Amino acid sequence: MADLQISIAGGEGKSLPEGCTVAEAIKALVSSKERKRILAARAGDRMLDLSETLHADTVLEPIVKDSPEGLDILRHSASHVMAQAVVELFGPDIKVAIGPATSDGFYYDFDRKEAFTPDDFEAIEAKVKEIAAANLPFSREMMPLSEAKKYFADKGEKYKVELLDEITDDAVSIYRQGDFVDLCRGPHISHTGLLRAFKLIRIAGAYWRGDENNVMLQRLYGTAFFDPKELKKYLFQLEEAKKRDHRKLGKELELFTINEQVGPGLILWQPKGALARKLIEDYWKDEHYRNGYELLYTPHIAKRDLWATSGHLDFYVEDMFSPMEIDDVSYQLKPMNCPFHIGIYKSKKRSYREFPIRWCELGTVYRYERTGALQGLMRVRGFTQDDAHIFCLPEQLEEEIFNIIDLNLHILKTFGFSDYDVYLSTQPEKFVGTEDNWQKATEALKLALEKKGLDYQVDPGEGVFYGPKIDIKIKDVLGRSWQCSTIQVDFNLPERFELGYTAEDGKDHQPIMVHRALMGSLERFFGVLIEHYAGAFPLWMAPVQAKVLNITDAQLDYTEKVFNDLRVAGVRVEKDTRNEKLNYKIREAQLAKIPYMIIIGDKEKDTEMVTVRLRNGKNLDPMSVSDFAGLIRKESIVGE
RNA sequence: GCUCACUUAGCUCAGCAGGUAGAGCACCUCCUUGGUAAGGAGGAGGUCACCGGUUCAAGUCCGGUAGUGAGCUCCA
Repeated sequence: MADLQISIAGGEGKSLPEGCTVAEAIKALVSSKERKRILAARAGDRMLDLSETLHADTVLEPIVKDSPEGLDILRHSASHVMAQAVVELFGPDIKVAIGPATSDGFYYDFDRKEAFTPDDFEAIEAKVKEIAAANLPFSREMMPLSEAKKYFADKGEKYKVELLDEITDDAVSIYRQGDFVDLCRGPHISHTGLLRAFKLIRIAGAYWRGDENNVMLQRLYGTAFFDPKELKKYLFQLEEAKKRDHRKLGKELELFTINEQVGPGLILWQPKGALARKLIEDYWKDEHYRNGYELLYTPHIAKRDLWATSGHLDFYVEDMFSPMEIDDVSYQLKPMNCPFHIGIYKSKKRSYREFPIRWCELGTVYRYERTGALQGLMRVRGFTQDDAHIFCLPEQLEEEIFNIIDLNLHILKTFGFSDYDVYLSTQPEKFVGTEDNWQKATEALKLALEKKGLDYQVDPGEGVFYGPKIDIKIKDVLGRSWQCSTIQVDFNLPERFELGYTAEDGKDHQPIMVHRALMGSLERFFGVLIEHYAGAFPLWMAPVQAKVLNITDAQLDYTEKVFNDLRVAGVRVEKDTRNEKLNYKIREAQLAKIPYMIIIGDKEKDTEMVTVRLRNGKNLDPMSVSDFAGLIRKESIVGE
């Protein structure tokens, strides 16, 4: 038998007999200490688990436990173990579908008549533990395609057969642990004993292959880690996220409400939420004026004909609310602001000398969302975009994009987001405009990103039909990412509305149009802010900055005076002069996440000072009312 | 929209085998005037989401509608 030349990437090679396993190769090439961490290996673009045999010269790149791939392998294996547990517990009538790893765990889809209940979780978890304790090896075997089809067909595993029908290889790999056999590409952990930290998370419906025309399967979500401590940390994070849920905090802090009678997906901003929003909007407007934008206001409905011209009736009608008849003319609620801005563009003849035109609007739009998609502030039917449209010359595009990104990141940073992922989406299959324009615009986006020194991922073919775009997904304090900002070049609307400007040559040309939203939707962004700050907003956007608390009625007069002085000084202040104990008042103010509590007792009254308690429980030294107002003023400067 | 679950006082929830509703907090009144996360007593508040059915009797069982949640799908 011929020997193979096997090596570890970046290390020395050895001659090993053909047909040796990856495990044997690693044993020969890696120190025993290192070896323990290795789960599998990458060879070219394939991932091999330890049981695979080698039949050619190979360079192996070990995949270790504490790598993202390592975790994926564990979780993928965990999904198999869970499937085994489910089949063993609930019988062979259950059909198994697919069970991949996801970004924070894994799932497995089952076809079962009876619904799984949370009570089943314990039984499944216990069974998984049992299987893990049995240290069953995961064994891989190759099976000719036809044989595999017959095998799974005999078992009644119709979903597996369906998957096999689409495979064109001669043979497929089958994984077996105990009596459980699954069609699977692998790789897997070597034995179930490595599954030491496992948790079922939830159950939900999911269509077979994500297609709503297919049957609904039952999806069991779980997660797994190598280290039980990591699992504990993850579960703690889930709890933390629950505590920060903007729907819960929105109710507790009286920020917004949704009223069934008003309608689902329609947000009612309560006074505290409205005030926070006003502060956000003021900041946003100031920042835009400073960056050369002009503010617009436009209406909420327009004639249906406008939406025909814009192409929304061709491409977006499913997301729009039904038309309404007004004086025998059909009108429709706006899902976007762009056609209105174009209306303003067309209000007079434009010259290249005006460019770049930068128009912004906090424009409220209405989009039909399926009921199942609605979620708190994050997904609604009426929302306000921090929209802007830029009309410019082709040669101005790159700089405009650069400026937008600059402003974008600056504003995000002010709100406490400095961690984000940037995506560049390029030309899709179906598109308008010329290849040449697409290419140039994409290049301009790319150059702007690079000039800004941003790392980005390219999403090939993911652009909108009318132009390439940049999306920025921000990461909140828990590391969850949210799509907010989007910057889109548009070749479509200038064409459809026959936009023009007089160029230097005296002739009419078509301007480049850019759409962009930085916060995306005020509603969603506010939701993200609530969760990011857990409701404890920074001083500049806290609806209530300070609350004055008296200790007894003896200080009522002075308390009123402090309250009024602060209000006159521009502090957003409340007072609590109820006949309650200080502890009680502090507790309430604390739960309301008010940044500063002003304590007024006899001491303060006599010395005309105030004692300041912070949200974190600490106290500041006594100070005068004007000093406190000055402190608030100083700390409230946005973006400093 | 689809699947599953849920919907009881302003809020968070009890109400287990069908016999016409409870708690805590909040609210109101009174007592208490107390320095850094809940002082005490009393009171008011619900056609048990809505509509229909089964039953002598329905918050409780069945069906439908609406809303909410977890997903699927979609996206700001």
